[in-house]
Amino acid sequence: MDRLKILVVDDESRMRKLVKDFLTKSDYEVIEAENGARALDIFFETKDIALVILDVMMPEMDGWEVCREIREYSKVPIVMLTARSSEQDELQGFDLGVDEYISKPFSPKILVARVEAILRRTNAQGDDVLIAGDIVLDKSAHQVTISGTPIDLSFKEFELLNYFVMNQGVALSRERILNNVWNYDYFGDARTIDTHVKKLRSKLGDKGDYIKTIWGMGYKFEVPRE
Amino acid sequence: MDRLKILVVDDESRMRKLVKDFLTKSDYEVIEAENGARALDIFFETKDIALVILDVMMPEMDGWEVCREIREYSKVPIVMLTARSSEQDELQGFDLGVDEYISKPFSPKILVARVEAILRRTNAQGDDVLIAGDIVLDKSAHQVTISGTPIDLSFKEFELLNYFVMNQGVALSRERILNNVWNYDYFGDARTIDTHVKKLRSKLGDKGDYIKTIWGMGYKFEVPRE
DNA sequence: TGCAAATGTGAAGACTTTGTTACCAAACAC
DNA sequence: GTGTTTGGTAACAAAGTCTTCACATTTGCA
Repeated sequence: MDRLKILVVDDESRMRKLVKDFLTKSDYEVIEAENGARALDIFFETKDIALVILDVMMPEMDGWEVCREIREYSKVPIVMLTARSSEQDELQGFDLGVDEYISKPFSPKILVARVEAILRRTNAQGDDVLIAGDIVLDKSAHQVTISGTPIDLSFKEFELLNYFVMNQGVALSRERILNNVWNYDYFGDARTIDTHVKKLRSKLGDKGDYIKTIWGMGYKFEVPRE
Repeated sequence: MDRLKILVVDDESRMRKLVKDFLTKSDYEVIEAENGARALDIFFETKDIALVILDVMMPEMDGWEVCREIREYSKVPIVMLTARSSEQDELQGFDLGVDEYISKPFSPKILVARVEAILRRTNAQGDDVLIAGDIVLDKSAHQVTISGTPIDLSFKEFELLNYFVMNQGVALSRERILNNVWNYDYFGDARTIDTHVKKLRSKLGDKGDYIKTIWGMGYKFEVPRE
């Protein structure tokens, strides 16, 4: 197993070094970034970053901004480092999808413990099951069953259905679907969604009706009322 | 709007606290129960419990049993927490009317996201829903209902109604409507509004009267006083 | 009342969006 | 390497929507 990559973003080099030393000792690979813009560059260029540690207080682009940008395209766990732990900050971070929140000064041991806890639960993640009417979607087994009988879906089809089921009853524009199911750097034709929707519908059989077309807008997944 | 109540049932107090903390931050009211019997007592004594989170593995009365008892009388959404999801478990839960499974260990963020997704679709709350008399306009679902029955609107019709409802009681000139509902670069005939208003009125049935003509000026959307 | 202007109405066709199929390139397994 | 699967693209067909136009009707006003 390769070492997991952790991106540490802080404008103070002293702080970066501190964090890096302890994480390296715990056998993680640490990548440093000295400001927000640099962090985003590195994040989107590097594959498989397992976790991001972000300082809130940074000149130019602060931690919240970096967090928001990353969250636009990725669900990577994010830990925020902040000077004061006001409740305000916590709430803001929580809205942005921050996973953990550590206030300075902190003991490096605690930092490492938190990081390990997060990686444990995000990596061991997965036996989750989503249910939508007769459709059962098992994310860990990467398998879908309709009324008990399993059906074969390709990777993209599965991802698409997963996104639909997670957003039942919500009208989804093609743009939104592209941003969430496809990689952030995909700039192809949005019509490719149509093709996948078509295949999904046919594979879902009767249940293909669950995917409704909203003309001029996009698609909506909805389980009909009984 | 009152905070929604969520019942968390788990024999481990540490787990209850974890879940409670995150849900409380997301502005839910959390009620704890340390075993199945207590959970049932609380559930049937307390009004308006919006969702139940159930641990499967509990001494004495397990999660399935609690689920079955609740389902006997209520359709409240139920989320099960399982150690691992064997196929057996899935099927059992599926028959019992479980809405979702989350397996331990889980990221609290994911738990909250799932809870919100379920509540959104069962309660239609937290979405931007506009209400005007008997007309309910759900912007996120892109759907309109009149006295509970959904009606089909085209894209432009929906946008137009949305604009009307957002500006209840305000006399709107055609020019203003064009500028807000149509793209700014639209230079067609303003009479096209009339056609859409006509279609909207007919689709709204009795409620078409809500759209009043202001002669020489434009239109006004108004819900009549009772 | 009669007239001009504004609005209501219905239908046609131009236009946009979506469904569908076929095909190619890349990834993958063997 | 070959053969298979998958994802993306293009092209055409089908469906749905928007706009326009003509004409009917209503309104305000002299």
